[in-house]
Amino acid sequence: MEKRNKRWTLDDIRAYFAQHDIRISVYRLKIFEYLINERTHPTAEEIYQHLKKELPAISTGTVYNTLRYFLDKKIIQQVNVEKNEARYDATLSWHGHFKCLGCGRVFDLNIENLKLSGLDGFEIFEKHLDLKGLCPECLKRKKY
Amino acid sequence: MEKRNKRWTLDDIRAYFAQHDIRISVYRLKIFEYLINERTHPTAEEIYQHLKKELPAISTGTVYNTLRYFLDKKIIQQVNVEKNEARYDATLSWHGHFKCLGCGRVFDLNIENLKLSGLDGFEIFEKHLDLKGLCPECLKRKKY
DNA sequence: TATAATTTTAAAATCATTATTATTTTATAC
DNA sequence: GTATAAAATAATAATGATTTTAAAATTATA
Repeated sequence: MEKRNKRWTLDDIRAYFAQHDIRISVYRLKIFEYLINERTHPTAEEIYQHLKKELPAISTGTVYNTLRYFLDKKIIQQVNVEKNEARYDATLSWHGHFKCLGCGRVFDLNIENLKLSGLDGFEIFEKHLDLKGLCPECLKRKKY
Repeated sequence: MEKRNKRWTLDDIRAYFAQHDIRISVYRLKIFEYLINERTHPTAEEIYQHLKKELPAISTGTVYNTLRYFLDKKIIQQVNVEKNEARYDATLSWHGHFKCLGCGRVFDLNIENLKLSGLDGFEIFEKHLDLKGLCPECLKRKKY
C-alpha cells in the first residue's frame, strides 16, 4: 500500500510552481514540500504543528489560505474521508482513500476498476472514493 | 437515474421504527417520511425549512439531533459529497452520489463494478463514492 | 534602491453542528 | 383515564474548523 516515490527538492518545487504560475514564498514551498514528501494526508492543523517547529512565526491562517490557494491552482486535492476535518493530498492521480478509525492514518487505495451506470450526458469534474474501517496493524493489536 | 419507489405511509414508518427499536415521535416520523419519500438528499437546514411549514414549532436542534439519532440507529446514511454541508439519505444500499454544481441536486449512482487492490487485512466499515460535475439539464441550459 | 503588489500575522467573524437546561411529550403503571 | 418516570424538544449557548479583515512584512520589479 505504501509507495516509495523520490523526494522532491525545493528546486523541484520551485520549478513546479513556475509551471503552474504560482508565486514563490517560504511558506508555500514548505507546505507543499511537506505534502508531497510525507504523503500522510495531513489536516491544516497537522501541517501547522509540524511547520511551527522549524518556522515558529507561521500562523494557522497562512496554512489555511495557502491550502485553498493550492486547491485553486489545482496542484493539491482535498480528502474528505472524515466529515469534520479536511485533509490534503499533493498526489493528483485517481485513487481512493481509506481512513483507519483506530490509528487515524489515511492510506491510498489503488482503484483497479470502477464502472458506473446512469451517467450519460453528465459531465464529471471530480471523483472521490473514501472508505473507513480498521487497518491490519490496529486489528492485530486488538486496539478495537 | 430516477427510481420510482412506492411511498411509505406513516404506518409503514411506525412499523419500521419498531423493528429498529426507535421510539415514535411526531418529528421522527415526519423527518424520516421526508427522507424516504422525497429522496432529495436534503441538508438538515432543508429538512427544517420544509417541515416548518407544517410544524412551525420545530427547531433546528431537533432536526440535527434526530438525524444523528437515525445515523446511530443505522436507518439513514450521511452523504458528504460537499465538504461544508452534510446531506442525508434513507436508502441504505451501496450506491454513489453525484452532485450537480449547477442546480445543486444530488443524484444516486448505480455502481456496476468496483475493484480495489491493496486492502488485504483491512476491515471495511463504510464506503463512499462521491462525484461532482454538471447534470444534463444544466449543460443543456448552458447554465455554466 | 524605491515602489507597487502580494503575502502574512493576529484577531475577529462566520457558519454548521453540538451541548445544555428547562419544559413538554410519551410510555407505562395504576 | 390519571400519575409517574423516562425520553424528546425548544431555545439558547457553546464549539470548532475555516474564512475574513486590516495592518505589517515580504517579494517582485522598475
